[in-house]
Amino acid sequence: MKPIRTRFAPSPTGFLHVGNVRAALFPWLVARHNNGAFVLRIEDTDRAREVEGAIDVMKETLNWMGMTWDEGPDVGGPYGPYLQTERTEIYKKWAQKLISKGLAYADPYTPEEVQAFRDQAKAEKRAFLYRDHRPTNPPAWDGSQPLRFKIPEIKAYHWHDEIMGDLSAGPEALDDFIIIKSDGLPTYNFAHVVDDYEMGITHVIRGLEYIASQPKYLALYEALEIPVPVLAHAPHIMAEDGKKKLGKRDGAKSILDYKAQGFLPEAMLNFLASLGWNDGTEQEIFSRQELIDKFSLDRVQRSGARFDEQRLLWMNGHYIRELSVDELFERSRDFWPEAAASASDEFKKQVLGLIQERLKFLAEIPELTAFFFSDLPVNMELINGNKQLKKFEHIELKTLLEQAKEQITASDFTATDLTERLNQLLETTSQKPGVLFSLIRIATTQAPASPGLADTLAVLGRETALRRIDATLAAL
RNA sequence: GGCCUCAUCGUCUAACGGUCAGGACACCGGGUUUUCAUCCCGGCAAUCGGAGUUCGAUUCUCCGUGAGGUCACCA
Repeated sequence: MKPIRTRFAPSPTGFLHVGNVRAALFPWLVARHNNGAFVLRIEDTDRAREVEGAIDVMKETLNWMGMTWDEGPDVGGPYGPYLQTERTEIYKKWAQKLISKGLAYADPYTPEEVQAFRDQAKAEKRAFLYRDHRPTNPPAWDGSQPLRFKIPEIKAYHWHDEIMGDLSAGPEALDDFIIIKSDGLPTYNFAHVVDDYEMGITHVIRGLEYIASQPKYLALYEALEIPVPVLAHAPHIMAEDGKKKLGKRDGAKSILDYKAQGFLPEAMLNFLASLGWNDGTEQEIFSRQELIDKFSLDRVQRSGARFDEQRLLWMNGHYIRELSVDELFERSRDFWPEAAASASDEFKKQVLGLIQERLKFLAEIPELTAFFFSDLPVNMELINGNKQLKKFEHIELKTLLEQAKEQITASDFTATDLTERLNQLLETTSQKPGVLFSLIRIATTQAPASPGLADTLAVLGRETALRRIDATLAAL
């Protein structure tokens, strides 16, 4: 059996956003699921739109996601080159075949003339078809005019799509289209058909924006006498508000922005895969390997899915909680606040252990951990605004805090000893935890929220805890 | 506008023509010795509308409606 080969073929016009990466994910999963090859091909035939450095950013994105490619620029492979601008001879060869069969001709019109045809059709409320203006005696193609494919037979097409099912289109979908531009470079419409064949691509998996031109491609496959690969068109990811396709213009963020915010690639992978795909069970969390094992195109949704960042957040939190503290520490290296610069790795790991369960993305680390690394100014609002503590006079709170200080001073500062002493204090002061613990917690952290009291004190250490208690005492 | 496609809770989705239409996120309530969070329990919430086929339609057909895609010397 022929090995399965899929490809992701971006044009280097900018960063990769969520929709782009999802477009790469499905072919990648199909390749991995079938032990096939995943090819990265750069479609750089529009030199005007090319963005410097875009290829590197795309590679970085794919690498971060763990979506590795078997062939492509740099890594090479048996079907290179993988940059379309380096394949012009190949396109010329195939174009020549079309010319010799009488199925391609030089376009004698100027762009303005073609536009005039278009405007005229519009004014008459007709659909514009270039083939209505097909020149009877086109000049020989010298490479300076665009080369058009001449649709051999105007007919309806019926074909199968692995995701969308059986599709069809009427003859109106067929029109002569440019295959080689006047700058000598091929158009997408031509180049991808040639390249997919030359590169042995068995499954063309892409976004549904190409469905409308599929009949043209089908006609081209016939004219070129090459087999039609398996076709699969995936619906788009929609912007969070509205129902438009998610795109850069709608403010879609680069995947690397999510990386910078401390989203985990495994969460992003899981999230993107389950946006528009499920395995038919109630499973929500899929590891990379499970995704590879279970993915199939026939379970991909036919309608577009809204990008729901809440769900991404939830999933990312889930994956963060699954990490060991050591792993979490490794991944958190770039996210510490400045004040943590002098803290030891060991201390940071202890802190991470305490905040892990409330972390949704790594960029939250500074705000969640600030009080572990530096003394925050005493904020009486925390006490005065606390619904338990506001009922007390400051003098009462001061007495309570002094009693707490005694116990804390005497503790060996293990979490268990601290817990024991805190519980004793509950009895000796006959106070509710809501009062006593809130008071100590606020005094020692000066934060509106923090991890459990005993654990927090143990990590903070005696010196820091007492220093902060004294500061609050002085303010009461 | 022409052509193509899609349509289940707010969102992502499940459901051989026969289910009390299930799960997850979000939201609301309760519990786990303070707060935030985790975790557990509970709640709210959907088959776009109309015909037809059928003993029976979320599921099949048609018509509406809504939405998306596409009509480039862009991909």
